[in-house]
Amino acid sequence: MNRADQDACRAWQLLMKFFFAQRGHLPASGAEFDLSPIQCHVLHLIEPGRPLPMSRLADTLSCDASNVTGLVDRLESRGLVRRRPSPRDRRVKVLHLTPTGARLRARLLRQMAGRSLPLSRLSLDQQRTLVKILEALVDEK
Amino acid sequence: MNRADQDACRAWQLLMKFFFAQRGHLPASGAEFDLSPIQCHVLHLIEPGRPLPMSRLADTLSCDASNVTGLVDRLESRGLVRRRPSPRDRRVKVLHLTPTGARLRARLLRQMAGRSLPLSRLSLDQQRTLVKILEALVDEK
DNA sequence: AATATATAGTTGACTTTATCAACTATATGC
DNA sequence: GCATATAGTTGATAAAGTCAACTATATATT
Repeated sequence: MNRADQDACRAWQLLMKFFFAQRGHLPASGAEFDLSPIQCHVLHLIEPGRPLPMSRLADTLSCDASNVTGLVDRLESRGLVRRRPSPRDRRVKVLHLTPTGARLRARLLRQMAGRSLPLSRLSLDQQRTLVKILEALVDEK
Repeated sequence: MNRADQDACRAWQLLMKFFFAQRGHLPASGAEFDLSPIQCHVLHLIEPGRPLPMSRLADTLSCDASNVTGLVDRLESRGLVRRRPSPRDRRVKVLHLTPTGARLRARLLRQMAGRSLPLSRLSLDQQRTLVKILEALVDEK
């Protein structure tokens, strides 16, 4: 294994660790919101006023479409999210937050950004560098 | 929400995105090894010659001990891992890799390093910075 | 236009992941 | 010795995840 591979390996291992460590912090907020880590993430991905097709969600989560059906079922039954048929393509259903969902999402974000988050260990500089690197990685625009 | 919170939020969102994107690459290898993402991670955490108490595993994964029982059951039934009573404390069971498990782990690491292509988008400098920042995040060392 | 093919989402059967409460066995503190 | 804490298992249960089969729309080809 060459040097670059080692870095890649290491980064992956650290990400996994981060993910699970982060998960450990969620229950503290989760007790309040009663959301699983994945539900948090889904809520996070649906930005207010920016409806998200279910297929895109499956894509982002790298999971089967039928799994998304279940995830959305549970969120919808709690009144956080709603499905709407797309006017452009009637096969597509887009997800949008209900007012309750948007409120919960906002509270959730505040919590996550708050001191329960290990991210606060980083300096502002580091946080910005991290964001830049991750943006390059995820190839967002 | 202030500026620092926004950065933290953004970083978190990107980390989660990256994590799931990365996870999407696993099944490709998983098809070969038939390991779930979590099983991969557990195998990753048990370093050869460095037996791991089950309680520490539960700790690292931030999950209930009974969950670890199941995870280890499945890995053990496939001959990748074995439980051994600790000589110091007879309540404790330490996990160690079987030769098969060690071999699989090595192949897995090679695969993951090869497949985590997005990392190759980064310069070597950026890769190292990322590793450093992630280390600070998970508070290793 | 008619037919073929591809895509979005759901359903049903099934496995894995995860939690909680209750239990066994061992350690540790007084 | 007795109380209390800790490590791990078991059983019940729910959520997360996959796959194959299905419905309904879209799009592409002839």
